Amino acid sequence: MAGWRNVKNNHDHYDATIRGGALRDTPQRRHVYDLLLGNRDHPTATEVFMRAKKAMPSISLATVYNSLEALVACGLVKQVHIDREPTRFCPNLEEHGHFVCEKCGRVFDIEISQGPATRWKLPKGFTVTHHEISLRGTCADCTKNS
Amino acid sequence: MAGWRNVKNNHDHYDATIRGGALRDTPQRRHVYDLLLGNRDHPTATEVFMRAKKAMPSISLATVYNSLEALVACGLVKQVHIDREPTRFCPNLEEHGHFVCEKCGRVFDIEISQGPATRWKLPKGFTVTHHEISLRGTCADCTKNS
DNA sequence: TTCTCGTTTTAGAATGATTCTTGATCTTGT
DNA sequence: ACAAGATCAAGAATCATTCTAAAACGAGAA
Repeated sequence: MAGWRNVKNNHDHYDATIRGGALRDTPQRRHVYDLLLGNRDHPTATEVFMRAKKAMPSISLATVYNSLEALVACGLVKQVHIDREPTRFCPNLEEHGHFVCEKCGRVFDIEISQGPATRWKLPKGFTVTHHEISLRGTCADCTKNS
Repeated sequence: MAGWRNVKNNHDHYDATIRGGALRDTPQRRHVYDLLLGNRDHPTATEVFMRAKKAMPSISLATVYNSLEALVACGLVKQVHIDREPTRFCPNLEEHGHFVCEKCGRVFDIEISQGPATRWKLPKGFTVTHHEISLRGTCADCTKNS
């Protein structure tokens, strides 16, 4: 996948960042982070929980929420919001948008072609700190099979 | 505000559209629609409910939800999603994005400068049916007063 | 007009994601 | 090892939204 540092570097980044945020490196957090890196399909907290239990049966949903919150707080993971659906989590730190296929429900990362400055006509005096772009439609696979 | 047909025309549009969707023109629906047209500050369902009760004290929250759903279904009103905050409602049918001021909480309509085709680098075979763009930052007033 | 039937309204219960609370359990620094 | 603080787990609480069931309503037929 384009724009991705490799897994080893992601783990180094984890070590540095988790401590920079004054957070402990706990097994639960690392497990949650590894799951996100290992399957970059934008899971919800509940989906992360179900996957996490396979290798760590005692983990609780609350801990998954706490771990995800910690990872988001120190910038290792981003939240993805699509309408008011459950929040999804994405370890891709490059600037990008998201595309949801209305047929299969999969979420894809989408490259954004230009910088924020030229993209919108903001009134004078407005400053942007974050943006979120979400598209809906039909993915290539579902277009082909319909 | 730029890009707005006048209120009279919006009401004509209401008459035509509500029937085109095989929906009845009920006092509750018209009242909800009038509120949205009269104060275009992107209220949530609960905010619409509080305003609606002033002129129609017997209206229920469920009816406000139903009315908003009907207006959205026939295309008179659009939903606005900002993160996972409560859904907001917007009668501006022009293509536009939204800007939330993190200081004062107000939501502003934002012009989008280019057509969808050139804006994103979609993989081949992907087709977009809807998009939603939301920005966060500081508005002009709050930048000035800080 | 009156009847009829499908639509709408209403109040309250139910749902579901997320957050909060509380006590138990680890970690780190001394 | 000990104290202080962070984290974990289980369940309760919150809040937007949807669902349910029954009463009220409206447009068209008789």
